[in-house]
Amino acid sequence: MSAMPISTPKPQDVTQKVADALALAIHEHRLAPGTKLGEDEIGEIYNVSRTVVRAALQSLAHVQLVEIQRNKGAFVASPTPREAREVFEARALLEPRTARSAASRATPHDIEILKDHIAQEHAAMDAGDNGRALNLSGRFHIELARIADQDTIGRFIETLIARSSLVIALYWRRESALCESHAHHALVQSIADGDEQNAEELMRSHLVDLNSALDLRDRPVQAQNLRELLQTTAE
Amino acid sequence: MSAMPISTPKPQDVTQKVADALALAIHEHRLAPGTKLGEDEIGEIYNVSRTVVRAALQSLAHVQLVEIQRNKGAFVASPTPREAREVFEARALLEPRTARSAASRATPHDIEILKDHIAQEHAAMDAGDNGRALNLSGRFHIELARIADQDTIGRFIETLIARSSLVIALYWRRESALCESHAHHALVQSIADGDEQNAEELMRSHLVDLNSALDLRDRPVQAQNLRELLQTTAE
DNA sequence: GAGCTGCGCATTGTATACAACTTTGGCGCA
DNA sequence: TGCGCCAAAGTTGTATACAATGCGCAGCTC
Repeated sequence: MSAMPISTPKPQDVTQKVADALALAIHEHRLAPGTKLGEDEIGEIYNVSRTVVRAALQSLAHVQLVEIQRNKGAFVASPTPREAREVFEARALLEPRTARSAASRATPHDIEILKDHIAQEHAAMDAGDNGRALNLSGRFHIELARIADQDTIGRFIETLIARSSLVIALYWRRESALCESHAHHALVQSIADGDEQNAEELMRSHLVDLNSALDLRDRPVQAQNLRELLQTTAE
Repeated sequence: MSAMPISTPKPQDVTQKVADALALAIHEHRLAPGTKLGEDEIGEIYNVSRTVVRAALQSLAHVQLVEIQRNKGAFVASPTPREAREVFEARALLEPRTARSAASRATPHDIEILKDHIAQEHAAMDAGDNGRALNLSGRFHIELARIADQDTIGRFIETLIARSSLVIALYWRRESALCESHAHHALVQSIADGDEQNAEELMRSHLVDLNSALDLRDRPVQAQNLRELLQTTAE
């Protein structure tokens, strides 16, 4: 609580910081699915040893943000259409309940936080920073789970949001705009009103909208992955 | 592709094997909640280095089977009553849907596997090996998720089953018997019949039964944890 | 005698060194 | 010329060494 003038060199978990940095880069679509994540490379970037990098990568692998192939290395995960569908099915199962619970528990302070999130989303979109906008949009859902005060389900939702970011990177159809902030605004309104039924229903339809903005028939082909595709002969 | 007569010394992931061994010990209640899991100690037991042990422990920490406190070490997780309630809430949300899906997709071979599981459960119970019976009972639910062919939700369920084992270790009331194999048998019957509605409903009531066999008002006190309780003054 | 301070041990966090595997380039042979 | 094998480089898997933090006990002060 007192002054902390300079230099808290490594106050907290370094591994977590590396994992967070990588996760953020993935969420903001700075790292495309399929990208190789070499241990030495990352270690040099963050000035940490491979030990730390490996721990961070394993942590990300557990939430399926990266895929680790033994003796091959870590790659940014590349969800298949099947996985993409499963992710949104799971969200459809969990999040409406969470929205309902949030509506019944949200404090005025929580409402402020949510509104602030939306404002930031708008700002990012206006600035043309789609990556940041997408990340904030996801964090909105995570914030909802926090308000719902369901830690266990909240963690599941966190991983689903993270994977959703990858799904969107791969399968988003350009025709549909990222105009979801309106849906978020309506959600906040119903939550502020304590209208549980409406919140649940809005979340359900919001997820349906998101899902219908995906084109899961397309192949998960990114420019960068061409080479990977060519070696998909074996298994 | 040719013969592989003997000795594939370390064919697969060593870390995973250590993690599995520890998880099994926890599931079978051989390791009580709160038990300290020293890195050197485990490393000696399995003849691996601390590097491997640390990776295994972090893996288990991610599914909340163990809790890692920085600079303190790893301990078998000790779910609070709140966490226990959340775990079963989440299961109630996910598993009925899974049971329904399993009923619609199960092949005759799947039915065989499920019946075999139940037989093993019976055998373990008859042998008085409650730990093994409990573990098998959990794996029954995981097998259901596999049959339902929902990998994403299946992974969530796996972690919930794992934590359920800890919850049961802490909060199971002795009065109620472990007579769930009957419920499992009825479930398999409805799944074999392809009766989705019935399967979903049976799973729902099965989870309610399980939940009502817990006494969440009790403190998470185990003999071994006495010392830990005494140092719970701070926080 | 009670409480506090400082040192020493034990354990964890991080870095580095070594071993095993995968890949790739080139050379030889058909 | 094309196929296949071998070797060397690079990357990951594992073990060990060093640094830092926490814990406990002894001894001192009051």
